[in-house]
Amino acid sequence: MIVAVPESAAPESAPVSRRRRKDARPSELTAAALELFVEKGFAGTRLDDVAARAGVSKGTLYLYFDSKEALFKAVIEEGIVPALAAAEQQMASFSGSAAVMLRSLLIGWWQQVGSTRLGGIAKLIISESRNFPEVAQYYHDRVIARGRSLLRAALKRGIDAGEFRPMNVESCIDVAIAPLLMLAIWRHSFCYCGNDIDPRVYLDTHVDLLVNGLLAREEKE
Amino acid sequence: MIVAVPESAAPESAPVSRRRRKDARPSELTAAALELFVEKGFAGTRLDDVAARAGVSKGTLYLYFDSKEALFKAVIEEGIVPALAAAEQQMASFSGSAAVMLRSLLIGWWQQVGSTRLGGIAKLIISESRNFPEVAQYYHDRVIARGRSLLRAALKRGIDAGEFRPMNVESCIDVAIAPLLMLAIWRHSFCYCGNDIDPRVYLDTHVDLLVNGLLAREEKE
Amino acid sequence: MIVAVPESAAPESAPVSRRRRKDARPSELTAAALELFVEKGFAGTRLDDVAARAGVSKGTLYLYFDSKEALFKAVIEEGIVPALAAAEQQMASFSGSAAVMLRSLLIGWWQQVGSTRLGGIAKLIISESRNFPEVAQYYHDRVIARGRSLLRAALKRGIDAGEFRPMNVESCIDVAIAPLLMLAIWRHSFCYCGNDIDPRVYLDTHVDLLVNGLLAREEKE
Amino acid sequence: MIVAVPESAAPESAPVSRRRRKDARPSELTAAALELFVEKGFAGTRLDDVAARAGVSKGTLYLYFDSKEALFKAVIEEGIVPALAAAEQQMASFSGSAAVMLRSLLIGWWQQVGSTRLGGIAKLIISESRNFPEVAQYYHDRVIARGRSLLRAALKRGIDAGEFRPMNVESCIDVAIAPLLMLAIWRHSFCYCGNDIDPRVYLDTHVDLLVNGLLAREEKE
DNA sequence: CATGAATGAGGTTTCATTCAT
DNA sequence: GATGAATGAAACCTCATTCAT
Repeated sequence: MIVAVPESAAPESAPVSRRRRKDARPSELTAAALELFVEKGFAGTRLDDVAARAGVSKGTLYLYFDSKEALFKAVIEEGIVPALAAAEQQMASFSGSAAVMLRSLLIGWWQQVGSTRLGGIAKLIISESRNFPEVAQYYHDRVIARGRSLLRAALKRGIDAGEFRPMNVESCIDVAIAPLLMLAIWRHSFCYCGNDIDPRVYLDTHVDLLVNGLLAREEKE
Repeated sequence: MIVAVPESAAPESAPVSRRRRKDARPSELTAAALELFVEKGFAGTRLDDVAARAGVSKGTLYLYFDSKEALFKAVIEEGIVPALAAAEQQMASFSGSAAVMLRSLLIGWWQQVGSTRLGGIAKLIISESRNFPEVAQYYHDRVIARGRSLLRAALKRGIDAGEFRPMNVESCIDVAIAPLLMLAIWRHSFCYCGNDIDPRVYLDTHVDLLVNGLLAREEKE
Repeated sequence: MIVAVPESAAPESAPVSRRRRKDARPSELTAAALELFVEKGFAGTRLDDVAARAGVSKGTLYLYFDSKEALFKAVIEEGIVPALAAAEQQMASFSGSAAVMLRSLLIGWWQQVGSTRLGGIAKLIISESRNFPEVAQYYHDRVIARGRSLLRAALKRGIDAGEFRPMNVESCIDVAIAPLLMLAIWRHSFCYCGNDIDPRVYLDTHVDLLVNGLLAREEKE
Repeated sequence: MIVAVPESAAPESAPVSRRRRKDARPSELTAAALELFVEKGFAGTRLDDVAARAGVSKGTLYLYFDSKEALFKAVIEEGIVPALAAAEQQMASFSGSAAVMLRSLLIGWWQQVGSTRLGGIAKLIISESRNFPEVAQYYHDRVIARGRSLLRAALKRGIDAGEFRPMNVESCIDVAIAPLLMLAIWRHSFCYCGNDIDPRVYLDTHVDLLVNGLLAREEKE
């Protein structure tokens, strides 16, 4: 298949192959739904609008999803899979110092997940976590925990090698991840009020501070 | 995790004076509304439930607030004022090294804002920022910007004194704040799925990493 | 008592005798209610507004009237009594030709009823006649029928005296009354859109046409 | 009194084609609404009842009208158009004496407008004129003013030809129209209390009086 | 498959009515 | 007597869901 992620309902200038449309439908619908869920939240999103944005009729949604809630879960599911794939891919990148590895993990997450439309998933799940705890749990276990493993490996390697100071690793993971999540969230919240953040500078600063904060140094000599 | 907030509306043990009730009502209502807005979001919260939680009838809400939206804005307003007061109070704490000051600012914010029910405000505003951009803007300008000023002063002082490395101050501020906001958000999202975080440890790690990441040291020799 | 109809709630500059206020209350309330019922209709009028216009609290209304409907009926009742009194007074004016008598009846009704705030009663009852058929019936029997008797007497006298052509008297009555009612109604409806009518000219024309239409004349020769 | 109007919405004897229903719906709804608005007034009418009378559910109303007020305006609009058409049609009927013309205008209005369900529109607009002044203005300008032109032409022709006495034409128009409007109103108000009027007799008397009132005659010779 | 008219439960909002002060 | 805070039934309106076409 040529186009893997056919974004944003092209108004169908050519009578695209029926077959292709049919296959692509569900992800066209979830794509439209994702945007609106991220923007307005689950309860605040009307299926009318989802359908309109996807360029289909309201009834069509029910051909593919049993209910609004099912659509929501499909949106999450579809947002999680690529995030996992990205994580798998990063497992390989074990080379160089722990600091380099840490940097590549953090930057990599941003490039492959946070900065894409998957970033919105984070905001969405956080916003709806108490309405859909099982979804939040699922996301936590599948995505966040996976990311934590990667970071844990890097941190442990650094500490074991004496490159990093000995520290509470689990807590370091939390603190290392927080600015990434926050950046993703920010770009779907305050950014729309004109309070922009340049991700590159932000990430550089984050990695710089983090690595420097972790490095072991001969304090006194 | 420590929940310091003494939860609302005792079911009227004594028939309190009508007058006293009248005065107390608005904040009883906003308190009830805040909890539900944070939990379920604006659109997902039913005024029936707000009224029930506050121990009044649905109609009573409309004696004090013109509409659901007005209630929402009152909730935010009432959540912002104490946050500002806390910020003002911290302005005084200028003593000791920049590192000590930084620590006291971060820990102070957590104790006086993040850990209280005001922490929920952050999650709420982020979740609803695109439905109520002007509210998000307002919160950003009043609360976040205020916090940034405090951090900016501390960082500049440290850099000027040679205590901290020269750095991109604005970006450092972002990165220093992010874990705090994230902690507040976390406590109103993933925490409810059993993914607990111990704020004390988390904050210690954050401050430790941050300060160490900032400190200037004779790199070579 | 000096003031028989204390119109329009004076804002109580002097601490008026409690006694007087108490006596006058009900008619202050009905006066306020009348204005609003005429303007907005029964269902469209809020008791809040009635109370506000009368300068009392909402609860006070219920000291004097059992319900909104009771207030409505009191308004009508209070509007009918003076109309009846006016009719009684006109019974005496039997002097001169039937034409003169007819004129004085029509003009007199306008001056004593139609042009006063009682004119609004007509519009009100017509508007609400199907919501309150018994009220409409009551008004019809007490007021309209009374007016019809007066006209009937005049017409019959004119016909008997050979002054007027023989005609279907009942139908003449209807046709003679209609422009009066319509004038009263007009002044509470289209007049507020700027479509004014000068009652004097209108009435002159009406009487002129009516009398001329009725007069018997030697058609031929 | 003769009710000529074939009352609405047969309860769906055959499952009419969806398409056909869609086209017919708006006027089915406005027809149902007109009856109820005329009977109970705007504020006194519940949309539930309108829907029930039209044989649809409450929500269906909102597929065709944005709000209760929009429905009201559509009812008026739909009631005005045929009235205008009737007026246009009468423009042609210029033949015979001014008296004949006058009679045909008055009787014609009654037959084509006043006696149909459009007659209710008059009562409705008068009742609601102060709640919807712009609607009243619109009706006045479009319908009443149009009728006035027709009458004006007839009266002027009669006066110019010496058939009618010289008179204040505008005022004559008012007085000539009033009994017609009043008849329409009456049939939607006091008629329901059993106070019937026979339109034929009433109109005959009105025209008779009016024409006789207008005719010029050699008074003295 | 796709549509969109129709539904009706449920939400927000209003307001007549009550009652403690 | 007078008040106005409180109530809750009922109004307007929305929108997820269904189903005939």
